[in-house]
Amino acid sequence: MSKQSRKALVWLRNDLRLDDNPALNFACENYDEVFVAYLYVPREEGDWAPGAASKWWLHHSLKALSERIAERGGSLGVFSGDSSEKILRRLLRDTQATGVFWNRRYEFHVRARDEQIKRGLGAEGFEVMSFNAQLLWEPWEVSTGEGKPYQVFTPFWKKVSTLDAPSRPRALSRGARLARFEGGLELEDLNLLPKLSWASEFSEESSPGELGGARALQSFLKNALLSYKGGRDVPSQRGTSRISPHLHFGELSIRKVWHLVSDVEAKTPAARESRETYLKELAWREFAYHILFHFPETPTRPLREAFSAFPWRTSHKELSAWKKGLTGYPIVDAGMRELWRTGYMHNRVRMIVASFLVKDLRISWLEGAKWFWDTLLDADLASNTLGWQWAGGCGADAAPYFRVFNPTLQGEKFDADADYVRRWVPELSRLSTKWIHRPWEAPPRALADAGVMLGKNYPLPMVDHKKARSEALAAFSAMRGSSS
DNA sequence: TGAAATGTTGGGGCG
DNA sequence: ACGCCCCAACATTTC
Repeated sequence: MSKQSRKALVWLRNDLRLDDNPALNFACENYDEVFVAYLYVPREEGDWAPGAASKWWLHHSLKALSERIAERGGSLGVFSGDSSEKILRRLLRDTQATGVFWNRRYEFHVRARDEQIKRGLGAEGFEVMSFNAQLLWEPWEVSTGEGKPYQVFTPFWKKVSTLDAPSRPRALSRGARLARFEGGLELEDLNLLPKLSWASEFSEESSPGELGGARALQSFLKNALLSYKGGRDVPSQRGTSRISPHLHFGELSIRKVWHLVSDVEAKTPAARESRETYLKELAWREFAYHILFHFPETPTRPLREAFSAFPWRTSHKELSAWKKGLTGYPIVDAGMRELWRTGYMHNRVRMIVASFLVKDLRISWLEGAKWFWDTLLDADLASNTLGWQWAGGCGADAAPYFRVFNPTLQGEKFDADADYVRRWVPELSRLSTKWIHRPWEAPPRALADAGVMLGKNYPLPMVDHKKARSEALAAFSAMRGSSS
């Protein structure tokens, strides 16, 4: 009697890769035929359905993945609807699969959904298993001596440093063949690409997909890792890894990144320090997931309860000027325009523009988080939430509220030759380096020679930083007064 | 992963 | 030679 072919379904989500994909490895090792599906169900993501930039990336990532799967003789099944569970049930019926496997996600709504599906299908006799493809350490595996989650990065870092190193990545076995899916959608049917030409320049800086991720990582390891500590702060240079979207969509395995970085030979103390600093940044990402998992309401609510009473201002006009890069502070405007044009912003500049929104304009960090969510190709709920609550002073291990960035000084310090501002704010490009970060103080002659007409072709500062800073500090102490 | 305000120190100009 | 003042440079405190 011939044994019946055992069929499995692998449900891909933010793990759009074939390499070091635990769910896929498991299915291929234990089943004869493996179907691979992607389900696009934005309404199950709570308030955080993919933003416009994320959708652009997702489209291209799925396309790249389809090609990878085709090389293995299969096809990626793409489906859409209003319930992942309904779609999965249909696929299990159509394919006759008896096992379904996926890699875990950590957002609150998604976890609730996944657990329900796991219970339901498990009770009906399907083999259902989830795996870790996204993190070095599961959020529930890291806790303080008292068994509580961490809220401060440094002790979190110390703790994970004592844990076992993350396991080595495992490639998909050479011979693994994937099955052909019938009846899926065309990628175009998901309507992920923007109607306007907004995203036309994205592909100049970004190449979604597993191979694009591997290239970005290799280039970073070769060119920038060992000078990361200083290089990461200069926005005009390629001193950062720029792998964040690849990590978000799981095109790159975090375990692989960790081990490749750790294995780079660093000959000088400075090089070793750079390597360590980068590993620490990877641990910040873990910390963000740790916080998101243990404090699932933080995407919309401050972790530090007192901040619920903070007197945020509401101004559509000012928020809009910030989004457009028309604040009158060159480094802020450069960052916001880089974001709009490329779907990316250098991390140093992210901190500067965030501080400006939250402290100088006193507009809620949540408005900033929403804008980044819609416009960043690497938008990630854990990192975005941690970053914005850090900037707002209301989150885990946040900057104290009185730590206010001075956009002029930040520009002069980290964009000293103004290459970054000249690139993204071309109307200031002919202004001398001496004045370019503070055009409102430039002598009229210098402005005229550079063709800058403040208030006409480049705005005057929308707020006076010195005044805005002291008002922010006053609002902060008012909040503390009212809550204590 | 700040910046401003305030305090301290020490060298040099000068009477 | 000495004390005084100025102020840059650095350190510390405060927001």
